[in-house]
Amino acid sequence: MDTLTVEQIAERIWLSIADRRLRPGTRLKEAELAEVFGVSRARIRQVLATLEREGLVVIESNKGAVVAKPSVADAKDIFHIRAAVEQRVLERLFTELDATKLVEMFEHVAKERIANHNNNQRDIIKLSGGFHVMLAEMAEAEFLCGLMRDLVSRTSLIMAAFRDTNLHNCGPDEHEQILLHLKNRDLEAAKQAMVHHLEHVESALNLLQDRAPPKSLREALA
Amino acid sequence: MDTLTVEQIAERIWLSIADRRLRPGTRLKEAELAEVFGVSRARIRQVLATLEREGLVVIESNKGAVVAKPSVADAKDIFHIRAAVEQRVLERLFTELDATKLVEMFEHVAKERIANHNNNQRDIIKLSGGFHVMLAEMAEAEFLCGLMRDLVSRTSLIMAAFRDTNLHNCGPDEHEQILLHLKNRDLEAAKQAMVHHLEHVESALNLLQDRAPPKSLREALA
DNA sequence: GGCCTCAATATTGTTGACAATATAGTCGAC
DNA sequence: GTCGACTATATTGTCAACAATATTGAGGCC
Repeated sequence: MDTLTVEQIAERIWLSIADRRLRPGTRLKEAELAEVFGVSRARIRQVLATLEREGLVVIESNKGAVVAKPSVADAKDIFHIRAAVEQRVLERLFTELDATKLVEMFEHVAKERIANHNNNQRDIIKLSGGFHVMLAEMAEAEFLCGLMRDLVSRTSLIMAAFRDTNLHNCGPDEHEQILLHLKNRDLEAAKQAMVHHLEHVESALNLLQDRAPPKSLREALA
Repeated sequence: MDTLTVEQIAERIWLSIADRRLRPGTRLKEAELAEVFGVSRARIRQVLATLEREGLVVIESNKGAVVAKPSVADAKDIFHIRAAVEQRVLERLFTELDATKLVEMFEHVAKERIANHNNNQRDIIKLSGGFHVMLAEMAEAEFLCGLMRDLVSRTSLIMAAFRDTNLHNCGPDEHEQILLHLKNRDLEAAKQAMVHHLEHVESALNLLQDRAPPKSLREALA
């Protein structure tokens, strides 16, 4: 077996955070991770830096990395900004779209459907996030693409932290709906469907009270 | 002298890119930078990774880092998203504002004014970007804060790439105008002033033709 | 002369050992 | 017994040597 790349390890950790096997606050020791993944500490260091920029972990100097605990305020900000980015992506995509891309996109949704049917949580997470990244990639907008990756990662963390049910109930139907509007060349309808989709995801969260960011024991026990 | 930190070196390089001493496409060799700043290559590597995430450099595997060449499309996307983020920041700031913060903010603008008067390009760049980051910090919204840092960096690069004049003519007046609206507790006016400010900055750019991303010599000489 | 191969060089990527720092536990004074 | 200082341990941070890869230039063949 070849050694794992930074991206592969980052994805594995991302998925573990997203499906709640790594809870917010969990300490991520470099040596431990290095052993688990069979790579050197230097590479783990790169991985942790990557995860930090994606907002999945917080690194404190001389202290190490822990899984981030997003605040409710952050969660709301992220959804707010994400709505703006997704709409911008759709606008760009609208001018870059062709038949080949459309086919590929519908195929992606088909995969989502299969994963949903098999109830494979990891695939569901990977594919439903991947849908949005794919839109950005096909829009051929480099900046939006990178931003979307970050936002999707952060959204995964938020869902892990604030979702009550384990079910990832936002199925592929809403994704397909967006594609159908694009196929019909109706940009406004696509944007509206996207906004609705994001609102649906957000509404599945329990963002009423701020149970997330104790940050310190003092706050947690106040 | 103590050795420079990653942040300090990253800022130095950022400023050099922003005031066009480092042009887009310039190769950044690790050994060279290590010698210039008197630090080990390992630290330079961290710096380059930081700059990459901020969109200032592009790193290709086994090839090294070069100063990024933003495309016109990216530039427009960045301004578009930035407008959304800045407005969100103002909304959050509006609820967190107090007299102390207001004083500090006006003091910042005063520093901008001095830098402008002295025509100190580096200070002008640092302070006028810093104004927007400061707003995000005072809004106490962690996610928006990180995002704003990235957007400010990317905007600096865009201005270096697309601005025709050397003059950083968007003076502190527009910043002050935003603060005055905040002081008057008029959120909508503040947001409008911010949008106007960003449009002003963008309008100083030459985004008509895509002269930016040759990407390869072949394209540049076509 | 044009083109391919191959060696020489320059540059990035990786590793393991070592230093610096923080954490946890222990001992002693009071 | 409680508090504080101190030691031992665990963990992160740094570095310099080495390996892998890409670039450049020279030589030879057609």
